[in-house]
Amino acid sequence: MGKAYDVMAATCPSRTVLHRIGARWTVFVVTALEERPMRFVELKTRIQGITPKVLTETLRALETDGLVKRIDRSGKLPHVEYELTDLGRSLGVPLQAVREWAESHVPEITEAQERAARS
Amino acid sequence: MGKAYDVMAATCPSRTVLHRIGARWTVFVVTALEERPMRFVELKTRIQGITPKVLTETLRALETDGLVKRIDRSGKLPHVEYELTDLGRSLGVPLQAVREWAESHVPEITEAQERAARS
DNA sequence: GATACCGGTCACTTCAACGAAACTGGGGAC
DNA sequence: GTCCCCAGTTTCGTTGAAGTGACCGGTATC
Repeated sequence: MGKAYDVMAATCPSRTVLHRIGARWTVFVVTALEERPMRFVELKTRIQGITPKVLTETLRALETDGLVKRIDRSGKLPHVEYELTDLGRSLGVPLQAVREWAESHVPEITEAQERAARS
Repeated sequence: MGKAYDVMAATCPSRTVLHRIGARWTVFVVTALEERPMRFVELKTRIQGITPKVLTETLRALETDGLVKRIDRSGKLPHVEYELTDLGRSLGVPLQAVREWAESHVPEITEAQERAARS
């Protein structure tokens, strides 16, 4: 009875999701793609500091989770586009909630960290 | 001009937050403490599978971020309580949004993962 | 022919997180 | 005096994510 998923179970599915969005670059990629679909090089230049290897890995991970779709439009020239799926776009909503929480509580957090560092 | 924080900047503060909540055990600890303040051993038995070392680390991290308060009520016997700060309690809100998103989209994600595994 | 662009891959290293197991010290209970 | 409880600490090992830098084939442009 009760809930469909046990929050305290190690197998809780929210774990997977949280781990994915906690990954270093996921948020950047999703945020960039929220704006519009982009090509590999576009993402690479837009997301400052990301290496092609890590970008590939992140995109592949998001792809296997069904959050991003990879569209190969290559003719004679390579041309690959990445876009959010409906699922990916829907993730944007709670993600923004977290982002907003983070932004609005930055002062408190950094203050707490400094207080902890001093003591 | 524009936003106070640049989402694409590597120094974006939301990164810290996302990384923290992406950590393996943070959600469990916060969720448990949302219920009520708890002692070390209570948390350890409640959060199935966590080792004392990792629990300590997680609690210390949450403490330095100002999300959890450690209260030492030791008299002759050791007695330590952990409780959420106001900040920690406010994090519960966006956290629940993510958890709800995760739970309601689990079928789609696992299906996507299986589809990816088969191909 | 030389150079540059696109969309990556490969080999290697570094680092933090996580985990297992044992141990500690100061009580208290029997 | 022997055991257990609380709140951890210590040591060691494993894992996985991330970073570095070089390289790739095909095309196009000069």
